[in-house]
Amino acid sequence: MQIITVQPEAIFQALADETRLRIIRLMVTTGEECCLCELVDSLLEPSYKLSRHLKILRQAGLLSSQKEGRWVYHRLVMEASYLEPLHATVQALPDLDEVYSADLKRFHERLCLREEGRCRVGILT
Amino acid sequence: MQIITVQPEAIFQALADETRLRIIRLMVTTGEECCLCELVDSLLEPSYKLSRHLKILRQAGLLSSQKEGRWVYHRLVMEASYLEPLHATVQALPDLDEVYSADLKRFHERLCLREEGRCRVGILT
DNA sequence: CCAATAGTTGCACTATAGTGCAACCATGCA
DNA sequence: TGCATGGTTGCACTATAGTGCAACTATTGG
Repeated sequence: MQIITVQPEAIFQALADETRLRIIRLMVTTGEECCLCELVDSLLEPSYKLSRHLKILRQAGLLSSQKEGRWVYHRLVMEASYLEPLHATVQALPDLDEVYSADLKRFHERLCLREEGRCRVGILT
Repeated sequence: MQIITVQPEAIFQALADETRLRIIRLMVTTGEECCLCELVDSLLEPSYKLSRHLKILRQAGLLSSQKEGRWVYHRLVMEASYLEPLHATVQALPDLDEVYSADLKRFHERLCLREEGRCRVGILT
């Protein structure tokens, strides 16, 4: 839970990167929580890279993370008045290079592999 | 007028700076257009610094600028679907250090010096 | 207990962003 | 026409952000 208050600039700084925007966009669009390996297979980026970007998003108060055995589930934080319009902004962004739609397609495919709503397969690619 | 399409990251990058956020916040809150010298007196920052930040905001498609004699007036761009929720986000941000309210107070005082809605006095401080 | 695997992080490197100074352009008024 | 003034920009400098590699922790299944 995010009790700490974040500098407003840090919120926008967190979204000022293509990879992080892809992560947030996926979660805003689907409303799903997900683990790192699911993001690796959806964005086709190395885990160490995404892990670091997830940390930045967490520190900006945009995501919260919860460990479940070997997996860490990340989900959107909703408990701040500016987050609702911020999510709406992200959803209204144009998908210039069709990057987001491709991410979303792979993400949906990846979610099909869950067992009882939980990731059980690890990184595939 | 902004015809060019901006990379989504660039929009957030533009707001990922305290000075630029102060500028945008002032304009979102008041809905006013303003010239550089009015911003200098409101934010108490040197003109060369604000001039450069205004350029970044313009390039990100957040502001448009129009020259009027010696003065250049800057105003918010509204012609993109994501700008409305983005402005709402900026307005919903907390004013942690009372920086924005102080800016706003000085800005209102500065606007009182206009003649027929136009700046005529230049930099005062 | 050991091996495999989900995830994190230190280090080195490179690229980019923000700043101040000073010089500059451009406009209007005396 | 010359000067004051609103505004912009080139340069040098510093700080910070993003990346890949490799080493690391932690958990689970055999």
